[in-house]
Amino acid sequence: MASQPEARDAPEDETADLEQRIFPVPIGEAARLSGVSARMLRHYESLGLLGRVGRTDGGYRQYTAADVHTLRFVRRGRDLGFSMAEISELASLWRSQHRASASVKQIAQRHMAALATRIAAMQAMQRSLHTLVRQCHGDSRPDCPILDDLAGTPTGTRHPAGT
Amino acid sequence: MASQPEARDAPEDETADLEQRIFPVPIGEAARLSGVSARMLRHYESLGLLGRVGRTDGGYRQYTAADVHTLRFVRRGRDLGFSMAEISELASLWRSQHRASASVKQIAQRHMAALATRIAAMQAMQRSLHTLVRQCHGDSRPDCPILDDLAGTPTGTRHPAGT
DNA sequence: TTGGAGCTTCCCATCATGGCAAGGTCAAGC
DNA sequence: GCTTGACCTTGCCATGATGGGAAGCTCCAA
Repeated sequence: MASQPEARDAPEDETADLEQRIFPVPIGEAARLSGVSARMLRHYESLGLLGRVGRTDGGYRQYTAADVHTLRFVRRGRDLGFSMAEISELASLWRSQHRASASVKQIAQRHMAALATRIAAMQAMQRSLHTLVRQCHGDSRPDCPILDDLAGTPTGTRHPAGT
Repeated sequence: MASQPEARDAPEDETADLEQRIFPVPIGEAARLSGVSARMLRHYESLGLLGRVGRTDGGYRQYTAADVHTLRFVRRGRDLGFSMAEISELASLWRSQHRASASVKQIAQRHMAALATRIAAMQAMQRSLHTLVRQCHGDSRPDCPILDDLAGTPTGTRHPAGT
């Protein structure tokens, strides 16, 4: 939460004058404008998300306004938890004139179902942990229902002392 | 859900006669008894979770009843979502005579807090997606509020036709 | 003795992301 | 034109828990 190494937080709020800017921009600027780290820009390129990116004579990448727009699309997709594969599909539909919104909706619903499954699994863990934590004294004594559970020792089995 | 490649589902319910079995057992049997795949048994060994595991003259690993007990502990910890690092800590406390249940409880509570954070993040995604999906017609037309959101196009901005 | 099930080690892949290193480029100031 | 420092390049490695596959060795029952 302290430093801001590459470009993690919110994109600079300069959406309005995107078109007026001096495009194309080098990778660092594209990172700042899109909210995606420069490292990830290169990675996305290797995934084929942006087509071929322009280069200067010296080999520096050059991003157009359209590239930055696509990158913001990717960023928003990641924020919603879509996988890169899903984002590729969505970006492809976005660019297609002949898309059906049903295709988009289906991808989103599939993702929502996966999210629901994962959330349910984590909530089940939460419930189990809650029960165990509630039963644990949390003092200096060694007896602990949490360890008993992990060890497969039925909690009721233990006795206060001795056998 | 169809096949059962290594040893994924429930451990064989032979807890009662663990002690009577012909220990030590080779890795496949240990996997079956613990519900941890053989591949993971080797991995856990490389993490130092089991100390040194016995070997036959031919180099085969040999697991004792105590090893299997520890492996079940690890398996249960994973089911509760603990990281391997946390499980190492918990196993260490489990083995310690001088442990304080407060230490165990603290680890569990830390994990619960992390779970809660992750669940909340996923639920936020779920809410956003729900709103978008609800607004999407999901028919053969290209107009789609989901894509509009991803593209950063304010939804109210679009018009039914033309400019 | 032989066959096949089971074991060994080693390397690679996942998924999205970051770290580090060695070296090249750009632009501003002098 | 040259220096300087910020920025860029590629490449390899790491994360965390797990699986896949290959090449080869061991074990045991028939």
